[in-house]
Amino acid sequence: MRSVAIEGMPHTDLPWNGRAVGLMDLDAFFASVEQLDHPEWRGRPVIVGGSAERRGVVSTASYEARVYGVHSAMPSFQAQRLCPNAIWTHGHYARYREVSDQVMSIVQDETPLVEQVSIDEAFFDVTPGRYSRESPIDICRRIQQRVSELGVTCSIGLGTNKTVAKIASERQKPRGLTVVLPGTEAAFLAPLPVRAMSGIGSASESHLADLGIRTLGQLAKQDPERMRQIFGVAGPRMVLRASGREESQVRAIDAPEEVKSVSIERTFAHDLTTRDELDAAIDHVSALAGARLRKKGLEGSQVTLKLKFDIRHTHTAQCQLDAPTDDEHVFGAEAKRLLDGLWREGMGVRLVGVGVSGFDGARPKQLGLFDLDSSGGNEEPQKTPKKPERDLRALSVATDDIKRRFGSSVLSYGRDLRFRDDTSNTLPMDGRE
DNA sequence: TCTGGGGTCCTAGGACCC
DNA sequence: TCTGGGGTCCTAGGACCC
Repeated sequence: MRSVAIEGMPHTDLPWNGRAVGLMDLDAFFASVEQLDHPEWRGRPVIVGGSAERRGVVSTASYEARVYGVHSAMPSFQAQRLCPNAIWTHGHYARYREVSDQVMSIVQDETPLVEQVSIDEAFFDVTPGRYSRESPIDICRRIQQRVSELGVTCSIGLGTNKTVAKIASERQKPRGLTVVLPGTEAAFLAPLPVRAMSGIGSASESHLADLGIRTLGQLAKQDPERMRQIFGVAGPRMVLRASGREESQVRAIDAPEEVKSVSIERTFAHDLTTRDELDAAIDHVSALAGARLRKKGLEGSQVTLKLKFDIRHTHTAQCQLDAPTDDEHVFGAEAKRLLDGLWREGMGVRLVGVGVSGFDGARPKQLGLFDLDSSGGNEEPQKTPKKPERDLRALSVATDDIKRRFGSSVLSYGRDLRFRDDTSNTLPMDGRE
């Protein structure tokens, strides 16, 4: 384990008058789990991501692959060129979830106030005296030690607020512990590029550059009101966070966040050009979206169709349904109607997405197998689906069950076959590169 | 061979109502 | 005679996150 790097004053003892917040980030997480599960892959470049032939991108590159310049979000064909000997995998999300849960239990065990922000990241509160009298640094070290016993490693940033902790965690990966002592936040942040702060992406970065603002120190000196005029509500917050004086709380997620939309989108290996192909693609993604809605017990009353014509140009169209539904036969038909407004014969389409939203008031409900009653019994009166739709929904539910029991590739609707979904890259990126 | 997928939040413009 | 203005809802697009 590495030694602790302390930013700011020398480490005498703990002057944490206010708060101590940590951010734990698992190192090259997906790739590390693959190396854990495949001992023969350890020490070798491993890339988790979509295949080059399918216009995929890199989700996570192991540190051995990063040496070659491979990083997450890089197009796979480019990664392949940089590192032709890499071991590729499309990833095993359920397994990553499992390891992540074990890691989060460790953090939770070390301090009760934990805010998980993604599968591989969590904030935690280690303010001395709040839950324990122990030194925050000792707690962080122990978290790192215990996580490493699972076979993966993490980096931790420790500071007086979330922004500082998050940026500190990225200073020394992998296996780093970076501490920013109270009172040194502004000095720590000042020389860093604005892009180092989450919330500032490439668009804001170049907008800020146009204003002559390149570092967090420069950003911290801006007039909040002027920034509000330029960047809207995000403006003043940006200035506050860059100054190191942000006071956002670590908050335990006791109730899972309410889901606001469910969507499925797919990029195709070759652009789709005919109405037939597009209808089939919409049927395909709609069926996947329907299955996910039923799994989550959600019914929505808004449908969104999304088409990407090329890498820069995405268009969406939305419409309102008569009643909330989780049945792809209903919302898929609407999505196909929306196609008329977005697409004309001859236009090439690289991505098709269908989303359902508008769940307000529709509480998740438990569904029995072959349960035909879509009202849940406690909703305001809604239209009873016409008989053919009801039968089709029953078919969808039966299909869900067969897929659950025999694997998702055994069944698909007729012309769906050409869109077999076994190699899509559906994993999140490993941070920003 | 030429850049994913699943989300959230914000904004701007138009429709509509009073 | 001419032409208001605020509030709200809906839609489309974009930025950003991991």
